[in-house]
Amino acid sequence: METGESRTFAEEDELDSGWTEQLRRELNRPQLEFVTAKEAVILGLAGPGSGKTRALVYRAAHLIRCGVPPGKILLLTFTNKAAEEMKGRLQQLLGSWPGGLWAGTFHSFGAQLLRRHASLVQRKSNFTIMDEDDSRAMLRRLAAGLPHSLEEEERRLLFRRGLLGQMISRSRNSQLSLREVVLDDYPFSFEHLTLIEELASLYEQEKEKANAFDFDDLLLRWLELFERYPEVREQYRKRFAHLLVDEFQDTNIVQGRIVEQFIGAASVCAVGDDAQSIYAFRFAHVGNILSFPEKYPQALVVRMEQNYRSTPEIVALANASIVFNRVQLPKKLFSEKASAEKPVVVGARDAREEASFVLDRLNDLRRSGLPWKEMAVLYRSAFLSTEVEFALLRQGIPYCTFGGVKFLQKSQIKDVLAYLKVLHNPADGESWRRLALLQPGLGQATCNRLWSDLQKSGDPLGAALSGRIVPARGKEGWRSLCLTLEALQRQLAADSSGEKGQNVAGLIALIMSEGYEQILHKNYPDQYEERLRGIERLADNASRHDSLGAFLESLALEESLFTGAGDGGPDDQLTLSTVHSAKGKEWEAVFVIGLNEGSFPSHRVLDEEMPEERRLFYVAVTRARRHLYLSTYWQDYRSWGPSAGAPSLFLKELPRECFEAALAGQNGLDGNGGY
DNA sequence: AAAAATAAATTTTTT
DNA sequence: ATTTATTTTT
Repeated sequence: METGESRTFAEEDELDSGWTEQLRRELNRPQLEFVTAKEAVILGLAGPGSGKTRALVYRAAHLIRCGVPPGKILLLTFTNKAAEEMKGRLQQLLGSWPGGLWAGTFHSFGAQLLRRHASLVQRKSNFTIMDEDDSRAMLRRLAAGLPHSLEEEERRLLFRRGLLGQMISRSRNSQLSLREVVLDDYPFSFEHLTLIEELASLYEQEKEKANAFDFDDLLLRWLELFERYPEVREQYRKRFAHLLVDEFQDTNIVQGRIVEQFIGAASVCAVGDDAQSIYAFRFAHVGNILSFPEKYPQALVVRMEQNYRSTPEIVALANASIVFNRVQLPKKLFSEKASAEKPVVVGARDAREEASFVLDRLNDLRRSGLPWKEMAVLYRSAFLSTEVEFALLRQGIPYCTFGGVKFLQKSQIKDVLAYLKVLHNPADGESWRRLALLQPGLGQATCNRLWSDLQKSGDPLGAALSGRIVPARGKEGWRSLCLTLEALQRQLAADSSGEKGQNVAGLIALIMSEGYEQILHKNYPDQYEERLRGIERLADNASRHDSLGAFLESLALEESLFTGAGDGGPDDQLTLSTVHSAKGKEWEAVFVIGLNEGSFPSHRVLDEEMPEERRLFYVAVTRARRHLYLSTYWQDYRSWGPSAGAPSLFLKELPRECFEAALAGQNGLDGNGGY
């Protein structure tokens, strides 16, 4: 590696030879090639722990060190977690945050872009971002309003668990017609295709009326904007000289096409690993990464196969598992780290015993000097963490959780947000309805009529506050809601004219004092305190934003909710996380719990989805640097009847020499721990 | 039309 | 067990 190439680097960077030195010291050969490559299209293919994110971060830093203005760099990720991670690392590497650089998720960038060009996509720039619940509610309402209703049975089948929303989303994200999607994936609903299509188009209209976009729109309309308005596209192609994309294997077709839009002008550079593709349920399209080299023959493909993270024992276990996936780019992941203990497979009687085993080992590790923040407990589904969480609470061990937090879906949070949303985007009918329903004496029918009156007036907020529109019944409740909104509007206007920016936390306080506190008391007499705490957390989060719009957007895209480390709590915390949310992270010690048939792999996984489930297991085990514990239990008391559990397929598949077996119970436990 | 009572379903994973 | 949908009562 110290041949001709290094001279080239030195020449390029004579201004900053210290940096060149650092690169050569801290990166291996393929990483260095990737970081300094001049090609217009670059693909980094890399296994877990091989430093692909690191390479991407170094590349961004390198560009800046070479004089590229940070404002010309666009760094896109799939999840917020990944974006946070990247930002943190980049800042650390450069010593300070490079002002002007954009790093965030596809969705958040899409939202910004669409706000800027809102009029081109039939919205106003204050559009609301609807989450899945919002769009499901909208669809349900539209379906109910349709004249030719279906038989009860059929309706239930069609709308159960947001099936309709899924169909629409799948069709839009995979760029297939509804007809194709229903035929392929929902054949039982094919006879209702016309109805489905009608609802889908009503849904589009309704979103426009409500001045709202759903998650899919943030990507789709972005692509549409570029395709329909070449001058807009050119503007961004010029503005961003470098596009960097992380976790490319998780992008869907629309995201892939968005990336494509930049090729030819900006230098496009993506990293990913097909073996870590775990977002098929979000329509991730592995083809994006697999066909990349064919599609762009000019692309430089860099492979990074050395694993720097884990011990050879952990890498061996991961490799032994992933080979069961037939269709797979051949990988030769290897580790040159010193040998260490083998991963441990633990059998416990039930979730409780599993938790107590995990806690024992956590405490052991801690006593041996490992800080909490170097340990993590991972699981397939959020609910699997409960026993461990209880145990941590009992012992007073600091921890933070990632993934599966349905904080925003708590009803009191949605209520408070509805006030804010109406204030920010008065066209938001769903929020109006929600607020009205909260009032005593107002039911569904009245609320629907109220909203349609408000909408007709053209100025919903004005009409409500002026007292021109009054329901037949529930006058009291309506009046009190209007008073609250009026107070809020006055406060907001005062804030906006001042210089300190908008005090969003103050608005939330006002919502409470002006009415919601009473409602909360009435609706949840027993849980009042607990629910209040949730709102306090929301207010605390709000105080970090200086405008209502910014706050609502960050919430819709779930940024900044992860206050985990950072301020507030102690900085030495244990991590509890879903495997999905753990991607891209690593810890010295990792516990993967709940490895039972039915939990992981999840019981709702079909046979053809098993490879993805196995990739998920692969992601989980490769998070560990040194200590890896895999645990299972055989008695499962899921609330409705206990069920016998078997160890996960992924444990049974493992060759015996890959791991040590252990039992959790203190006194040896009876029977079937052996496998 | 709203509130209360009863029955039914719910647990992937993320934006 | 808890939340959500549906039915019955007011």
